[in-house]
Amino acid sequence: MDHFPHTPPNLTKNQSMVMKALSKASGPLSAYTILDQLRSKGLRAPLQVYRALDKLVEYGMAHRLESMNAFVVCRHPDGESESMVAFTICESCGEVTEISNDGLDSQLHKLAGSAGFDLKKSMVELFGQCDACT
Amino acid sequence: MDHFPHTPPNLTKNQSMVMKALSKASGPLSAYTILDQLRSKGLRAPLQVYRALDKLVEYGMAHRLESMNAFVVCRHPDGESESMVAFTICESCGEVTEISNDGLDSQLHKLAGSAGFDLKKSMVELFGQCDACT
DNA sequence: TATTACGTGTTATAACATAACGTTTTCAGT
DNA sequence: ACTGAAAACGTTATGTTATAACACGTAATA
Repeated sequence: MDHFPHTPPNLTKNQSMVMKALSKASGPLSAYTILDQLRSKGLRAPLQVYRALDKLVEYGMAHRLESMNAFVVCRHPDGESESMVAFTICESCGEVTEISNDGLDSQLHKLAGSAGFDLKKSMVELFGQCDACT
Repeated sequence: MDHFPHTPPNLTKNQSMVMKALSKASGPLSAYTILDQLRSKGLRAPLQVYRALDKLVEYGMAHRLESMNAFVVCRHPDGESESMVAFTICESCGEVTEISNDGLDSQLHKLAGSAGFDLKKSMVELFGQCDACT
């Protein structure tokens, strides 16, 4: 249970398959899209995918994009803030990028703290236009 | 279409009913919960609720909590940053509060901008323990 | 080897959201 | 008032996302 990001435990068969599907993808995938891609490899039910995704997210190897009901591999560099997860989502081309920023992390903690809130995990999703689309 | 927050247009019947349901609620409501509450008032289909919610969100009178698939009335004070919407969500008691903070807003713009991203709208949902639950 | 923990496979169902269609209402421009 | 365009409405059907419940398998361990 004490897995650090990017130091994955030995993944099970289903977890590996889902991880591979996510890694090969150029963007976020829904659970059902992953399922469709892996039917040929023997997966049959949504739960097989959701259970694998739960673990991958728990291990910090994948993230869930709440605004899209979709999942992406974790691409944030080693050593960066773990509690902080932010994404930019381009409304033109759909590109999603992951951002880590300790300054933002600490500002969120400060902001929450000043409201008496003990912040455990933050979710930041930013919508607009990516560089290429501007 | 140029409605400012808290200067609502005349709401239609369905919009008013949904707005009232949201306002009376102590916390976030799902579209289907709203529907159940308003069946006695004549609503029959999810779409009637979703369409009203879409408008209320467009008018800035309600917000969608992406992580919960639920909706809350907008409670942020007049005059505060419009693009910035943040929520704290207590994982113990479920309490949800809305936060506005121009400093955070500008930091998000700066962060996005430094990645070449033209930020239009940000979504921030903070998980942890509220004051009362700590 | 029995126990415990975890992962798996399957069926069924719950929960969230929109497509498509036709009708009604609203309201600005004549 | 009349009319045409835009918006809202009502309804049925369907699509999409997620979990409950239960039985079985497997691997580590004490």
